[in-house]
Amino acid sequence: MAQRVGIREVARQAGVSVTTVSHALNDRGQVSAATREHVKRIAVELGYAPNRIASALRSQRSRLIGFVSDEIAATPFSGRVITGAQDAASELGLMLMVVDSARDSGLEERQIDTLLAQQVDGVVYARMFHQLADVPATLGAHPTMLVDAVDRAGVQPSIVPDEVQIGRIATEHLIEAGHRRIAHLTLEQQGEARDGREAGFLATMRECGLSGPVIRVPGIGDAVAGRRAATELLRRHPEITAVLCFNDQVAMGVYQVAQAAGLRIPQQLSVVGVDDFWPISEGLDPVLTTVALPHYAMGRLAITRLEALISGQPDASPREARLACELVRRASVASPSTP
Amino acid sequence: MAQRVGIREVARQAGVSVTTVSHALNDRGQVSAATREHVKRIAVELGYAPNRIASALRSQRSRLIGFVSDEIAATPFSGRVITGAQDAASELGLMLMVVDSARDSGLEERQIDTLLAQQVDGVVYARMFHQLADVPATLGAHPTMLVDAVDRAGVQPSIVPDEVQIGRIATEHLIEAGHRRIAHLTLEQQGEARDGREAGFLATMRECGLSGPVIRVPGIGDAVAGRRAATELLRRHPEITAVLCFNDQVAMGVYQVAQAAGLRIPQQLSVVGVDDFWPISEGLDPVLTTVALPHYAMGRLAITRLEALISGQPDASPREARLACELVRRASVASPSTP
DNA sequence: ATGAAAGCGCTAACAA
DNA sequence: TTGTTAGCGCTTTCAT
Repeated sequence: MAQRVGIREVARQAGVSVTTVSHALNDRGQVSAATREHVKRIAVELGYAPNRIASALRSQRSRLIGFVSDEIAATPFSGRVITGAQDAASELGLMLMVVDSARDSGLEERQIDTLLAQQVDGVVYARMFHQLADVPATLGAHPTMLVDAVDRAGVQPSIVPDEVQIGRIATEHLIEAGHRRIAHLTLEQQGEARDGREAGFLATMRECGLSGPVIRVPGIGDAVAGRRAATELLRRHPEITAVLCFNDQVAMGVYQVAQAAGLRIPQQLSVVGVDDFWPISEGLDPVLTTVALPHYAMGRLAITRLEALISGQPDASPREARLACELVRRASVASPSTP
Repeated sequence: MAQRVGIREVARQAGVSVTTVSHALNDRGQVSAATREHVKRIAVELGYAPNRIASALRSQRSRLIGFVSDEIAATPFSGRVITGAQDAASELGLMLMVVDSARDSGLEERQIDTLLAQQVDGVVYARMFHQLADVPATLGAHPTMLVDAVDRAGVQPSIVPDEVQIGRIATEHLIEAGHRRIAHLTLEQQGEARDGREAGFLATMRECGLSGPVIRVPGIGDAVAGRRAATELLRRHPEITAVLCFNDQVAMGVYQVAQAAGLRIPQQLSVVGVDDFWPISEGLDPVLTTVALPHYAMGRLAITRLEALISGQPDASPREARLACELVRRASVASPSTP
């Protein structure tokens, strides 16, 4: 079922030509204020909504943006990126076409081709975990914006969280609370997120004249890793009073081991996570202090910058934009008990 | 940047008319096999991809489906619905336009209007939590399919999980493991999910000649509710050996209270969740036995049925389809220890 | 300030 | 079997 009323009908009812209707409605051309208002009123009365497909075909501007993701769903973290992108898009009169490749790069190429066949004006290329990415060649000269990924070739603009700053603010928070013996629980597997957070931790500790162990465990950043790291920590560094975890899931593992060992959080062990993945950060008891990733902001900025790129405006952000993250103070950090 | 090569170019290179190219590529009309192959080869060589916007305008069929959600992101549960829809769509040569209203029904109406202006062929109207829904009037006569919601007016077709069956299989599993004193931990706030799961629990217990308490707590189904329910359970029904939780987050709360009380799972208390929300179900220790919701299947079926509806084929499913759910056996259920 | 007319790239009657 | 032609609903020169 297509649109009922078209531009011709509006023109007829308003007693003007379709040209005038088009100009009036798009605030273009030379139309007297009176005519403009009149046309707009008629259009509203008739419930006229322009057929976007027709206008896209004619104007060679679909106002469609492709959103290419490797995992929208499998991981719950990404949703806010899409929400941010969607909000910005709707403010700019754009529509998102979201596509999820489930990590299959062959499928991803086909999806991008489909998107291009739909005449999208540009593409957001989003990854779930901060990484160096190879942008598919088929994206070629189309306006593109990477999110949570940096173009290995150094060509396409990108938006990522400031991982080093994450490590810094978390560590600073622990130090300000009075901790001196702090450990960082993280992954063996290197990556932008791991490397940055660890660098932020180490730099901040050093600048405060402190040092603390970094426990690296194999596997992905889940509760299992957290349990493994916490177990090792308790065995090798029982003097530690606070831990900065790679993410909230690792923190969940720490809670489990701490509780089993009779260690009370935060009285005997302060814990900070990263992600602010609420089913966990707000589900843990006590609720978890953590650094929130700027998912929503990244989504918004991606669309804003992409639109600028498409319409040839200058880009206000640096090509590789790093977004600052915020500490969410909850109940898992306290001053260390005096020994 | 639009498509480089158009149908005219293919026609020229193949030495035929655009009509023949169109027919050959779409396997329509009367074209000799030889010509068809020849045209297809040329098209591939030139990397031709039809401009979907032009073909949509002409054929009055955009092959676009609107996906209207109240929360893609805020809750992580929904992603698999979209993935399922996307997979089915791609198999049928359709594209999804996903939109998230963040529970703002005014915004939702505007989003639907935008979708209709984009000439979507149909709309999937998905809710995050199984509910009775009022379908926006603006959807009117457009092909529509509800997901995780049933049309209050009884008009539009829908797809929901079989909540009663969820309660049944979970309870049966506990009974088969040897439990007799089983409680159901759920919400005060009524709703399709709560009511159905509870009904399934009660019916199954009754049919086995058993009865068990239902603990209802205020608030939403999160870990806080789980802690509250578990605390109450321990106080009022210490004889219970197994609990069926409203969802995985409630189960997380039960784990916390059990561990604090020195109750071992599953040796002293068996726990079953609902959702199979993996950061929790696989993050808990021991890993949680739970009933997986058919998110992916619902997404797929929504698109399949919608396409049938759009193209006027008969619908194989009942108007209000209920999808069966599966028990995921992990480590939180054991036989009750003999007293 | 307004309107006539020419397409955007494709599909589908209708002709040949 | 293949080609000619007329649009789909809108935007955009270019006249008036």
